[in-house]
Amino acid sequence: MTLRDVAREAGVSIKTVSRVVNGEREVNPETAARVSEVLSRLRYRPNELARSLKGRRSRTIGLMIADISNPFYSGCAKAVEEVARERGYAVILCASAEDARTEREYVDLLVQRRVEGLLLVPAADGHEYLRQEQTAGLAVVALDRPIAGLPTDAVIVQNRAGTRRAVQHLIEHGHRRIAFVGAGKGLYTTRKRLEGYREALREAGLEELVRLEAPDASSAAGRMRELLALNTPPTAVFAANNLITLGVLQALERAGARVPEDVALVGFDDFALAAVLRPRLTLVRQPADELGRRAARLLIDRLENKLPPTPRRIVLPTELIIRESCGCQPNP
Amino acid sequence: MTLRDVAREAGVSIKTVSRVVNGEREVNPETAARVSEVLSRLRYRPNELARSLKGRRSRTIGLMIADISNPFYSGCAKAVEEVARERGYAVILCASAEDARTEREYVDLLVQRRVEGLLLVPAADGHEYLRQEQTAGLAVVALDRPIAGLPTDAVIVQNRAGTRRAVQHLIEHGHRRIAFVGAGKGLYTTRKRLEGYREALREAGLEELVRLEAPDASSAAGRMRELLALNTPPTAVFAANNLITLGVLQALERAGARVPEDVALVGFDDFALAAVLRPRLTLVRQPADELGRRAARLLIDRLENKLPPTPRRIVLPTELIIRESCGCQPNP
DNA sequence: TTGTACGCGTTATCAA
DNA sequence: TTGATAACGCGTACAA
Repeated sequence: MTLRDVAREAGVSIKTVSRVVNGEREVNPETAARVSEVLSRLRYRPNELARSLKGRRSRTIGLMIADISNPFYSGCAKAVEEVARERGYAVILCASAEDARTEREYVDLLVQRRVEGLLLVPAADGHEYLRQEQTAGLAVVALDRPIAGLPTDAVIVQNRAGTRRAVQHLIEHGHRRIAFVGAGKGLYTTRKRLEGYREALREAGLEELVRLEAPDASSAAGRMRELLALNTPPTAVFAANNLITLGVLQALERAGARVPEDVALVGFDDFALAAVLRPRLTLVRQPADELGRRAARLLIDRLENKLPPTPRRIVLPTELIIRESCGCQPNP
Repeated sequence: MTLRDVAREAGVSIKTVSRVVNGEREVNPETAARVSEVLSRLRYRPNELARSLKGRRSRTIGLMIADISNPFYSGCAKAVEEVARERGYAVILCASAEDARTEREYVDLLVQRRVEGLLLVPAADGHEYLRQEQTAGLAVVALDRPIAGLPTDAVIVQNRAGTRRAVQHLIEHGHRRIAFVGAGKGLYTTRKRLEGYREALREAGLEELVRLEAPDASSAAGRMRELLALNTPPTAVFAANNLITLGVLQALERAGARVPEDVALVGFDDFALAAVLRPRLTLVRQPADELGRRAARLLIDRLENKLPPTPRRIVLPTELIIRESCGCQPNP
């Protein structure tokens, strides 16, 4: 069903049908009625591909995350999808698995499909190629992490301050030997959280104890085992993301260490079951949904020229959710 | 950068460039080399919109689920995305929130964008409209639930048998009063799981105790509270999905009921933290990733005419993962 | 108020 | 082996 089919059936020109479809004024009510009737009878639906080809607006955006099965990203994705739907945009889902090459291939695919914008959780590094896409007209909004060396809009959270507060809390509990388990220096979020950790330790005159290279739960468990095997193992641990929190937890349990009595634990990124686990986990909450929502709005506003041209950086607050794994009393 | 630009720069015709881009044989190696050089120098990338408009192949599919933040769906989505990427398809992410109208609007959006196929977790009912889309050429594969009244490919799991086995396990533990908490009769999966529950009870000559209307964790908690308030409350509960499992668990805890001593619990749909919770949860595992993978492959094979025309139904096995919440001994 | 003609970027046809 | 030209379905400029 094309405009032509409808036009023939209704005995008018293509353009007249087009006018009716797009609700333009200048059309005789009677003609409009007749055309409308045919339109719905033939179940005409505009070909958005053709529209985009003509008008340079695909009303489609790309969402690039590392792994949709990670609840943090799926929380973002959910919010992105909602905003996009409300505003009439389609979202193409891309998962980079933190791999720069996959990411780049996906960007290619998106550009070829002429998406108008990209919501990107950038994989480790090498985003120079994005600059070209940007100058070629692709709107880019960084999500969760800014893009190194590339000025774009970005929506991130208070990584440093949030972590610092959390580690201070452990110090307030009297811990003097506090470890940090993080994903890897390549990640912006890890670096920032590490900064916060260091600040808190320095303020208290404590020595740092850092283990990186924990990209997933099982390697995090490995790092934790290493820490426990030390001559003077830590009495508290800060886990730099949700996967690491789980890995650390499992390692502690396997080792028979009680939380928080033997080793206290605080982590970054709250998740649904954190309040159901025993002990309840004390975590730094970052608002995944708000992150996704703000980023999507920012991107679409950008696409619709509702924003001044200078890149905007939005930093959302984090909050320390105090439960029990830090050593605080169980809340009745 | 269009074919025309490249053609001009290389001093050949558009069609010749097109041939080179598409790797067609009949082109002089020298010309091809020259064109290739210009192609990469100008960073030409084909406009897939134009291609699709011409060739009727958008290499794009839609994925409609209820809620991407539910780990079951995000597990499916992850696998779908992987398969699609491998095979060169883009995935448009749609979340229906189990709402028939939202679903329908989304299908409209997808059709207008000329997606070739749809991977659908159908919301409650009213899918007659899909028949038209289907005859108009849209390939549809049902995911997790078949589509009532519409013959399509479908990839589902053993809901009935899996539940029956799980309930039998509770019976083997000596329970005589076993409740079922489910989402709603409108859902195929709820109905099938309810069937399995009933079969197991009937075989054992037990009376059923069913609570539905638990679309989310907090309403499931409500249903569980009702059950606990009964004169003779159940000694065991079957929770029909992951959200319900959590709701039930929370209600039990709030009520101070120990699991499994006071009330045993088995649920449908395993999740990452089930083995970390105390007690460890005994659950019917359904392979979300395999579900997504098989469905995506089925759809794409269908699109590429690699399948006989009759709709195919794939039923994946479920597995009872026995941990502790059923009353079995902790595994060291 | 309505219609004609062109162009978006591509592939397909057919002639050179 | 190459190229001119016509589609694909739509919107836009301009006429009628």
